[in-house]
Amino acid sequence: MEPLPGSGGAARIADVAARAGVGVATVSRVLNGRANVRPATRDRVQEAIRALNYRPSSVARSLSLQRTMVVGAVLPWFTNPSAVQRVRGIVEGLSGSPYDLMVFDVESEDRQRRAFELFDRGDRADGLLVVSTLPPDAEVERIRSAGLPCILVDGVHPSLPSIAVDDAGGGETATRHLIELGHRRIAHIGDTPPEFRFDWSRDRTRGYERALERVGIEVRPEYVREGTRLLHVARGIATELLTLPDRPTAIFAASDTQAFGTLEAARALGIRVPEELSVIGFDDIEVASHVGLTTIRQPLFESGRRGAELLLRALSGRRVDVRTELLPLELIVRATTGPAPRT
Amino acid sequence: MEPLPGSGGAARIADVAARAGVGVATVSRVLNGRANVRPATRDRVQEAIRALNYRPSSVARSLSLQRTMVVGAVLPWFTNPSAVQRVRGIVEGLSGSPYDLMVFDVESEDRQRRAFELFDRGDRADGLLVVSTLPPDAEVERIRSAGLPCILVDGVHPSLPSIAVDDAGGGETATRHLIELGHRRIAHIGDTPPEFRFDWSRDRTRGYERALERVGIEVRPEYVREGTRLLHVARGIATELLTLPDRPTAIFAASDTQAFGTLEAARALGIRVPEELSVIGFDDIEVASHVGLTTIRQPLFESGRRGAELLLRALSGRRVDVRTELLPLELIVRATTGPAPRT
DNA sequence: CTGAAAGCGCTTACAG
DNA sequence: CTGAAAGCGCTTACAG
Repeated sequence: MEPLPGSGGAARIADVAARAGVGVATVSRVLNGRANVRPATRDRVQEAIRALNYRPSSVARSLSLQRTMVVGAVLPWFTNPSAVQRVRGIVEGLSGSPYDLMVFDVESEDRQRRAFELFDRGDRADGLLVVSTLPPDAEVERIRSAGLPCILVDGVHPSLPSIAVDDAGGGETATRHLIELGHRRIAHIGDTPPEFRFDWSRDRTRGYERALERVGIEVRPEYVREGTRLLHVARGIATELLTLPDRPTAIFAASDTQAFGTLEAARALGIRVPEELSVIGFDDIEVASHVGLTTIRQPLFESGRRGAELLLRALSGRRVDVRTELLPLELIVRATTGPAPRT
Repeated sequence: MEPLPGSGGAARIADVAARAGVGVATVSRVLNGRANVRPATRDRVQEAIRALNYRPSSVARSLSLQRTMVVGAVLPWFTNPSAVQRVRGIVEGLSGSPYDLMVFDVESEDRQRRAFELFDRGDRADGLLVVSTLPPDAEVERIRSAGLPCILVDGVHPSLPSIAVDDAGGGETATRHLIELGHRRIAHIGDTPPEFRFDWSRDRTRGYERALERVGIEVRPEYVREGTRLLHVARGIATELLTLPDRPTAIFAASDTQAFGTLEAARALGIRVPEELSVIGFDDIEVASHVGLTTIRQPLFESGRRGAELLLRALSGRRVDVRTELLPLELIVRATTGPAPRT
């Protein structure tokens, strides 16, 4: 009811103690639900807490306890529609635990550096989930020496536990699907990973090449392009591919977003899908099903959930092996792939 | 080169001081780039920092300085495709400032409560951006008494500065567009806001009603539905509307996501857009242009950028008025609206 | 230019 | 059951 002490800031534990006529230790006990406090005392303290609208400083608490009860997630989620699903999985995996999640976006190398500066000492968060990006070796070293549990999701590092998929295998499956439909002129739009990012796309490209080689189809350099994951960039690349003298009858895009760009390019050129052109993506993000896109589904939600699970395991002091856990990929055939046109 | 002291944790300032043969105050001075340190001493300290791979504890720093150099953003971004654009704007607005951004997702009331518990004392973040959600009055009170600068984006509260749009006006513009195309049977799919969320959609509904009333079209209760923002929910509602005996020739959806659900329902029913049905959304999220959706554009990116700008202003101690800054809305006519079918 | 000491707001042995 | 005191790892007057 009465105004807060010193209009300045929030009440501190000492204010509560003073008002309740007890020591700070007792207030702390009440705050933390310890049993050994006389009911009458407890009541008085709680009354003071209410009157002062008191809430303990989590920073002071963190410093004293040497833990924060928050888990940090570092990921490039702006440019990554699949990131949202992954974070959903993380939230799901963390639900029921006492940990809160704070997300830090890393779009540029500079932002990535700052993210790790913030987290790697382990005093902002008790554990770290690094998603779709790869920490520099120096950071990994610091994280380890700080004893900060860290799990990689959608990335691989020799000294960190990780959740990933077999990208090369997925790329191969996608390409084989096209081959089985009778396609021979199959192009590929890869994804340029930024320096600091895990190099998954190149693996998908490797799978593409492998599939072609297996059946003796020559890999034509003019059919293999690469660009950032942005839709309009992919549209530009697809337009080039589709105006080639000997244009491909099928395109494997390294991500659904790029597949959408490819579909737009085809539409703009009046090329019918799948009659004249088959398109397959990778990821199976939410909109893929609405658009009827054939794609390679990777368990995005599950990757986050499982990452959180491993992190909680590590946080509870149990052992987590430094190994890569591979999640299954699945070919989802929808409306954008069909038999190769007869020439 | 040598192993860290006590394999346990990271080096502390005292370890650095010891190794450099100076006091901790001197290390602190070097750390913070103060001028008054003898070059030779500085070098020795820096050498020790490097050798120990030392990084100061930001928690200890925060407690001592009473500020964190981080800005918190609280928003329901999983279910909100427009949230990503807004956060991009925030990041842009913060770039060049010394503040880092941490994002906290609030999908449920429980998560919202925890978010505010984490932030409202002002010791996790120096400032708060609350986006597309409304803090309970008790929280607003605590935030104010903690002296924590807080800006609302896409929400309005009597005692907080805010950035918003004229939702009723936007709803009216959308509906008037349909009226001007000759539509009379115009339905509306509203968005059920969770308890804790800003009630923007109802305003859009109000604008819809106002537009109809202005031209003397009766508001038919069976034409006004409401559901959560999920695409498949909107699809269900649209299916009901489109199978009504006297089905509407136009639908105004309170968000682009719901407009997409409406488009899917129409496609499934074999109803051609825009020949037989006009659809208009709200937001102009990224995919809207790819799909050719007519919509009311609101400056998502700009709302975040401007919110960050106001927050920085407040953080620098300058005055920020408690008022709502309205951002402009714009009708974007694309391919999903057309003249009403002749009956 | 530099160091010893107090203080930021908590928690937790330790001693009553 | 309860309080005085030390400690978490920094910063910053204050005194040399």
